[in-house]
Amino acid sequence: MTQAVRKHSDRVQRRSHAERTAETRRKIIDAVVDSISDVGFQNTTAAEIVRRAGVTWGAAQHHFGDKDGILIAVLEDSFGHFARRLDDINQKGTSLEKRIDLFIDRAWEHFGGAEYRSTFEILLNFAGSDQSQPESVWQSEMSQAWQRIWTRIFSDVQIKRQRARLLQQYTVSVLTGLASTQMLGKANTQDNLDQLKLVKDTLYRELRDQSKK
Amino acid sequence: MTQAVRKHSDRVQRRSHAERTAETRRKIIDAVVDSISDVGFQNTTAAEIVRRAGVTWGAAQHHFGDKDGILIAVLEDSFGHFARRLDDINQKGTSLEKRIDLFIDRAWEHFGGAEYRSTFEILLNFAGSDQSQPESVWQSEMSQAWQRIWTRIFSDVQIKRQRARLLQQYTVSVLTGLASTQMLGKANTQDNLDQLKLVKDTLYRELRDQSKK
DNA sequence: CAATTTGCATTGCAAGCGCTATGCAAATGG
DNA sequence: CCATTTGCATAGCGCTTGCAATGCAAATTG
Repeated sequence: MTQAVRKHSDRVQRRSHAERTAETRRKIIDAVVDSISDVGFQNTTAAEIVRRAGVTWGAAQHHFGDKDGILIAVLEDSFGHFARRLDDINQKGTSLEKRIDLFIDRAWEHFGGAEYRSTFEILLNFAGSDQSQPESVWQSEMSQAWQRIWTRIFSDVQIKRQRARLLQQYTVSVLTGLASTQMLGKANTQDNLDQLKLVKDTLYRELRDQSKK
Repeated sequence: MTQAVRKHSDRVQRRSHAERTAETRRKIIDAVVDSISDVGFQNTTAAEIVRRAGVTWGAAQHHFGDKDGILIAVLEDSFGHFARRLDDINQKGTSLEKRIDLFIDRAWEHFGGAEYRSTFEILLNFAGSDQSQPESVWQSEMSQAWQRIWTRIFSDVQIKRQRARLLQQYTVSVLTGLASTQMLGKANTQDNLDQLKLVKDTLYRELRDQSKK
């Protein structure tokens, strides 16, 4: 009989505050990403977020303060994820062409996903609300991460700083454009791959003559 | 004395209903574009629109029914404007390179402006609200206009239909991406021009070997 | 000219939104 | 074990939003 009692109490798992906090925050942030992707920013109300997260407003309030607090947390999380994704690229001993491939494909994993969409829509909304730091801080941090990875992956390429910057921006524009098309509900995987190939070709052409191979 | 009376009544200008309608609609549509560009979609409330237009809700209600009606009218207007802008391209007797130049620059006039931003944000919101026809109709009409102009301008280019379609899409992606960056408040004219040059180069490279010159 | 139609202004309302405040539950630390 | 802190649920509120309804002004028509 005590064996049966023991088994029952093991089911009520005691969790630390840190664990509970992490899980609740995770649920809320994921709910935002899911909601924006599904019903757009306008319909992603505080009520919708907590409904999707399976918590109540009290929990969100406790952890994030208000709706903007939630949205800012989503940006931070997304940015961190983006940077880690790019940092993971293992280009050791590969050709220039292969490196470009890896770089673009990995970046597209980010731009093509629900996470980027939520980031984009949040930033767009912030830009519309006031021209204050939230968006420019993220933009700047993202650019820095982008450049840092670029410098690492193409360290052997002798190219003017100005030109490198332009190519970085151009790549971001293409990826953002592709993502935008996707957001508007018109997506075709093969089309995306073909377009990615075009930007890869542009990069290859620009960088190959300056590469030590 | 009758001369003075005559002069006075000339100041109260009688306008036809058609004139009044056209002006009121123009004001409201322009107000939407202005508002979205200035404060974003979320803050572009019905109240904000009529305030900027200098009319009252009754006028908007009469002409457009509801807020969605206004937004759809903005899309129609923008699409028409886009098509006319592209139709205006005079490429007679110019080189391939020059034609690409004209095409991209004219298109950027559209994508880089407040009008496209409002279109984009409206479509994005519609996509988030329901996956119904409004956005796919415009997307499709816009693609058709784009292809029609492309075919006219590059009529001498022998290129596979599939490849032409890809290049068209790619161009739209770049332009959309540039526009997005602008929407997020980070714009630099020279950077934009440099990026446009890159896409022009890509087009030129792809099309020149198939051109009769 | 008068009746009718169209254009526009005003008022008020139902619903939704973000979030303050309060209180109970769960975990922590002494 | 108990006091304290942290996590979360609930209730309610003020404000905003979109828009239905009504009535007056301006243009049109016969």
